[in-house]
Amino acid sequence: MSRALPSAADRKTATLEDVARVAGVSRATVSRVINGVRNVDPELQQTVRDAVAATGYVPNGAARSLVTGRAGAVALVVSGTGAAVGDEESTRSQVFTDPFFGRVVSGVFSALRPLGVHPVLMLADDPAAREQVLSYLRQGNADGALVVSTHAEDPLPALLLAAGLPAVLFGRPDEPLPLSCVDVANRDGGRLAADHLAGRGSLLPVTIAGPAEVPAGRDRLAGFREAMARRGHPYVPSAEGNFTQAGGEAAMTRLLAEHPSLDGVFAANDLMARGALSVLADHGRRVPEDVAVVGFDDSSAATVGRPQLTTVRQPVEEMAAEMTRILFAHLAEPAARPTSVLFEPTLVLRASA
Amino acid sequence: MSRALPSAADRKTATLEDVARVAGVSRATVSRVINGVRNVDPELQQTVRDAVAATGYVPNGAARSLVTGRAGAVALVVSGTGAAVGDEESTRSQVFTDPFFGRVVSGVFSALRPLGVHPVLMLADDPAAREQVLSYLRQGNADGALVVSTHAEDPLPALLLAAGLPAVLFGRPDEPLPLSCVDVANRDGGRLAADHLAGRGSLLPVTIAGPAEVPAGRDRLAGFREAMARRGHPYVPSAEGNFTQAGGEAAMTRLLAEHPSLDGVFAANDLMARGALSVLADHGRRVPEDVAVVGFDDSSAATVGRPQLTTVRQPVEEMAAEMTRILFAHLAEPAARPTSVLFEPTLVLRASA
DNA sequence: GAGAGCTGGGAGAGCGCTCTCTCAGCGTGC
DNA sequence: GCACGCTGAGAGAGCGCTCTCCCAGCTCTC
Repeated sequence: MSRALPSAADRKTATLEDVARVAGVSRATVSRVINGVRNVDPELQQTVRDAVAATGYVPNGAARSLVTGRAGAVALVVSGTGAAVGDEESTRSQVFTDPFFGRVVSGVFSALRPLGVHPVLMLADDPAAREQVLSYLRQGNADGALVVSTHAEDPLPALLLAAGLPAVLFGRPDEPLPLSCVDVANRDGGRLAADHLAGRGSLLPVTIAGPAEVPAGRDRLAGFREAMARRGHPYVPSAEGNFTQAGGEAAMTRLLAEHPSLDGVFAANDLMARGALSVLADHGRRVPEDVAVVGFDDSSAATVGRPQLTTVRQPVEEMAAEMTRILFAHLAEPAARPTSVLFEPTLVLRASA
Repeated sequence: MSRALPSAADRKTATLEDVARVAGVSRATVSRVINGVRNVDPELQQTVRDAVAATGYVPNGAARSLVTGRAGAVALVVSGTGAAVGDEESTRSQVFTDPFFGRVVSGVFSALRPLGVHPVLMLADDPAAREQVLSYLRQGNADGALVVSTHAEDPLPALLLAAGLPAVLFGRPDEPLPLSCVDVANRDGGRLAADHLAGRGSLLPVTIAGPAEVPAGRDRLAGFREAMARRGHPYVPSAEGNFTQAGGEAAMTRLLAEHPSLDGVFAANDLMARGALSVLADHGRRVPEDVAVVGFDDSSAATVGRPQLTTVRQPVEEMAAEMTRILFAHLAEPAARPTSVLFEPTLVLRASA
């Protein structure tokens, strides 16, 4: 009964073979039961299940992947980081700390959970890392990629496409690519902000734009300007930020210096809006009495601190979930054409405007 | 030359066999070259490398894992979520949005990157999810687990231990477990905050504590009280928060009602400190003139908004990196005893105190 | 100059699983 | 009554890789 040392059979994890032996059937039958293939006698099924329980059998993922050619994992790639933001470490830290990213992860998770699939986090912030991502996918370690590009001119989407690897993008790429993607109607978002600010009677609205290379930033700016023009503001001063709080502060400082009488600010994301708020406070401007501020995203940055931000909400979680669904649809039907889904932004009214 | 349809050889990815054929050597030799095993003639090595390039060969991860028994991946598990925080979805969102978590991911990444390993993100917020995590590891999909418990009484660490699965915890568990972990000296952190507040001459310091079940929260509170007692404040009023901004606001409101003359606040994390700041502003209290506020973590919440928080910094990135290193040390030497590493917190002075 | 020791490389046995192929057994329909 | 289908189950061929053997051809040493 009791031995000094557990035998090999005891210590090694059970295999299909072991279960088959215990159940008195063939490997194939055990496999059928486990994978829920019909045509197995119910009684036998129970025998097999008992044997599985008795042996503590757990199928080996690698062996299964080897034959099915499916990894049961997807890569969640944060791509194109590392513009001019100083040292590597802090850049990386920033990406994951960005509340926007947290919402993406959250949305991906909720779509992945029912499928029993888990996301593998990857960073593609330099050529080497990019190559790593490609290898990873080519090696079959993940079945496809969910790509969140933080910068345009990101070569990854094109590389994935060229390699024939299944991928879906969050945010449409700089130039049209036959790849599936989800995005928010950034232009409409800009309009929403403009209409609100103008509606409040802003006489000198300004904007803190995203980096010029990022399509999302460009579109928000374009939409904002367009709507403002229609509202009688043919020219709207703007300063560019890099989507970080510090960037927002710098931009706000510049705008304030050049246009001391500004009374409305639209920032292309909440983090920059927060930065703007800080600078405005430092200059003794009351928000929203003296200056109204509208952000974009409705990330946690909108509600952390006072005043809470009026902001253009993008449904990031739903977008991320949709992105995941599209990827799996692609996996199931590789020949299908790329899909693009555009979400509508909404204005969330809070204290700042 | 050109055919209507690519042949099987064209479309299927190359295997070791193909490379071997092209190079005119055996599979074994190609494998040796690829895995950098010595004893291969340099000239032959080049031939093989050329063949690899010519065929576009990429080793198949599953096949490799199957024979090596290594997955080349680790699970990054966020465990024990979902206390009383309402619906699932928002809970999940909160976890990933927490800037603290972003720092953990960042630290894990920097330690994993040189190893060419990627983290698989998992959530273990209910029994089913927990079971999924265990299966995942038992199936060999990941070689070990990095566990960030957000709540004590989290059963996952014990389950991992019982299953003999390699794991390292961030934050020591509620009751001692023979598992490796990294943690910050929370008690010392509490002291740091107390000394600073007392040093500034606070007459009625109060504290917003973490949930009683979380060891980290308990220790921060204990350290704070201890040091305050030594400084002549035998009793420090406290209110409990749940580490969220909303929790901090509620706690601050209560404290303010009960102790209107309070002039110093130590919050067990930055998010709660931010909440406190909001409430203080709503009550017309100036920070730091009327009330000094000290946070804990030095997360991005500390610097988003005004005033910037004076806070007790824990080196989360380094801790996460160390956690990762410990896991791999364990993988290399499974028989070794569990290691625990304790990090020292530091006080970061900013505007709020 | 023969046995010992090394080095470079091939053969081939698996790793644990899925899935096709095959076949036995048992109705059915004309 | 016989060809035909249909269901349930086993045999066995891989999936692509690593790694242990094993062997050929050297160089040494006594």
